[in-house]
Amino acid sequence: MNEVFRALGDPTRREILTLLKRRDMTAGELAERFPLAKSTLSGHFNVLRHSGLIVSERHGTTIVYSLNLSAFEEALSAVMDLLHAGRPRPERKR
Amino acid sequence: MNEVFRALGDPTRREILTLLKRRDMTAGELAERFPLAKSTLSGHFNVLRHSGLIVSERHGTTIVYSLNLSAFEEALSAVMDLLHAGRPRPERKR
DNA sequence: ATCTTATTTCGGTGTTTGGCGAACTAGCGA
DNA sequence: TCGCTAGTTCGCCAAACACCGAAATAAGAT
Repeated sequence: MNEVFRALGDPTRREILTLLKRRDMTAGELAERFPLAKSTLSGHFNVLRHSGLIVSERHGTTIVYSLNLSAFEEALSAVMDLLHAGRPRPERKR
Repeated sequence: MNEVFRALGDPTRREILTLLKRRDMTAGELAERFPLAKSTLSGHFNVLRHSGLIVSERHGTTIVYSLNLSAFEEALSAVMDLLHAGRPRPERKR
């Protein structure tokens, strides 16, 4: 969860996510949308992947990135926890 | 909104928020809960205040911090935007 | 095998961030 | 006024971060 928030902390990464919410995209397609070096974008992909917010799948020479919805669910309920004061969430043992 | 995400990116700041969701607290009370210098915490308060997530009110010599719920609503719907709006949109013809 | 395309990893740099202690400000009471 | 307490601001440092170009990897095509 810590990783998720850190990942969401960068504007470029959030924009990557909003692009991916429309459709899956390859690393190259995504990189085209930004005025940054491909290597820089690749770094962002790594952060997002480690946070669990996106997943990657190799197709031949290209790598397709897509959103991992369940990671978003977690982020969502984390913010909700912060919101709904005094109501400790059950679940999640240990 | 950008500021909000940046503010949420730091674990210490998120912990400050979870403390404040239980009750309003003074800067000193909050600082006691962390193994950090007061000046460091003061910096975190500033970030949170500028992001709009908390508000401060002076009471004599102490400063009371409290959550600003509406900023959370915004953060919440921002994550929701990332989650819902868009993905499998079969887009009805017209 | 070699070439080409797609992408990542590596080494480096400049900037931002979180941390500290010391110095400063604000308000209160003697 | 002076002194005390609560907080903040200031100057500094080290670690983390975003960014780049160059080199490395991966896989299909020739």
